[in-house]
Amino acid sequence: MDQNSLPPIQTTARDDAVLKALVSFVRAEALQPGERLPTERILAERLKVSRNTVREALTRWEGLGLVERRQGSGTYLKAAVSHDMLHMPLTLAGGNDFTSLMQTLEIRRALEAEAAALCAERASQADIAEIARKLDIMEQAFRTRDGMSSEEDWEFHQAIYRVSGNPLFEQIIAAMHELFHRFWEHPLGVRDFGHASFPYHRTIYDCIAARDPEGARHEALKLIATVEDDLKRGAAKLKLSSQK
Amino acid sequence: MDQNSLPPIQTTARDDAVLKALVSFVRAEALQPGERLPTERILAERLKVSRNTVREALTRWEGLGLVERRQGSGTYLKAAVSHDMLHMPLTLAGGNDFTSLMQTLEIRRALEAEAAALCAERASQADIAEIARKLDIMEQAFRTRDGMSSEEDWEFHQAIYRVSGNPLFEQIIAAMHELFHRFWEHPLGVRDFGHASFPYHRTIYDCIAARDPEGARHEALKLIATVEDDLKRGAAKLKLSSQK
DNA sequence: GTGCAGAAATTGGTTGGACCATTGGACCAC
DNA sequence: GTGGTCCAATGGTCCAACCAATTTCTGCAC
Repeated sequence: MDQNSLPPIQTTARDDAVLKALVSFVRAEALQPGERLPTERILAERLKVSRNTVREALTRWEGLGLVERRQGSGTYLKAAVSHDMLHMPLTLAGGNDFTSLMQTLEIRRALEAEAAALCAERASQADIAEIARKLDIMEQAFRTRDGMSSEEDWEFHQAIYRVSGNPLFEQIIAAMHELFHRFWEHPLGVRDFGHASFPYHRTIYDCIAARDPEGARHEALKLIATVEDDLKRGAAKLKLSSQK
Repeated sequence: MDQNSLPPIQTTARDDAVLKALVSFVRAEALQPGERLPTERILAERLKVSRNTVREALTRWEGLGLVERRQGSGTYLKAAVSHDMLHMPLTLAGGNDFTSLMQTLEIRRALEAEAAALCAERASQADIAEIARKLDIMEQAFRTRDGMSSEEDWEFHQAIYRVSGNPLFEQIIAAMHELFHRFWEHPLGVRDFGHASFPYHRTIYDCIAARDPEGARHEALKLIATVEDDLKRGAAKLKLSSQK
């Protein structure tokens, strides 16, 4: 007997019902990310529930990053929603030291390599053109400012994740990216951080354009290796300066 | 001019403040997962905020799986909490179940291989002995029941993640694992699911014991490949049966 | 004393109404 | 145009009450 086939019944699930209704609404109105959805008061009235219940439901969506609420302005859709969404909330116990940063890089190394390989396998001509565009923008920003630009660099990588066809890559790496940057603001250490990684962006692209998964994988590994080296150099410098 | 140096200020963040206070409380009381935390009413009174605000905060935590609320009983801690937590809500939208499962496997393939390699690099003699113990238990369970045992199998893998020295592996893969099992309850399809993966557990262990990172990586990839094959077979079977 | 049914207290879930803080547009003086 | 001021809309917070599920207590039968 499989007791899992008898899920507990839900006598009250008002807020879940609200979210289901909201999904239907978004579908019916074909709302795109960025667009505003109805007022809390209107939703409460239309759905015949209290505004508080509507708020609890929206709070859940906000926590999942599906929606953004701006006081005085409204509630805005942040991502596509559907009935068969699977939520997999993952909370990581962060850390702000050198070890934690290295750990995020270990994860990123594994995922970045796989994403690059999958991307090389699955990229269409249009995809390749899009990645090339992002690469050009990044390289130009690098030349004009003579240094890595976090923004354009990140755009380039995101394009690769997207083409990999698996949204999880972008989501997980984005979290690692954020964790990494959260302790990065202060200029602790190496001035030309990321400089060494620059050439590998193009080599990765070349492999993708040539539909060479293994090549892309190896170039991605090299790129992450340069970042790890930078981090180690920064840590060594920091230790040195704190000793004196 | 770097506009990133002017982040938007945050004037009101009541519920965030509530959660911060709650983290401190859990730390101070050394609450373990499973224990009950104070009533909503008590929290509201102590923190000098409305019960509504407390509820919004708890709703957030509930959505992240940090807490479980039982009407009439209380609110219970479900996981460890800390100040520097990073929330990573992963949402797998769109596609059917098969697609989603394959996507989780792509992530797991990348991480599993890296974890196995790192494990082979860093394992101490005691670590290797511990993994061997888990392997024995698993193999025995396999023989007595003539089939893969999810529980013991998972224990074995977790031991590897732990020895890798990076807790992120276990956390992320655990999320994938849970999602995978959520759709697995009903016996839809292949009866000897996971059977093919059995021998690779020992080959992975052998590589780890021999301190052979690249070997461990390749054996781990082979293991995931068998799971992917099983999944594809199951999907094909399902499609076939739904056609008739 | 033991066991059990029913009452009572506890606790999360919901409601409705009120007010505050922020936003964004309309309007106006300069 | 620019810069203010006002105002309506909207999310954020609060309060007080009641509902629904659960737990605990009480008292009676045995």
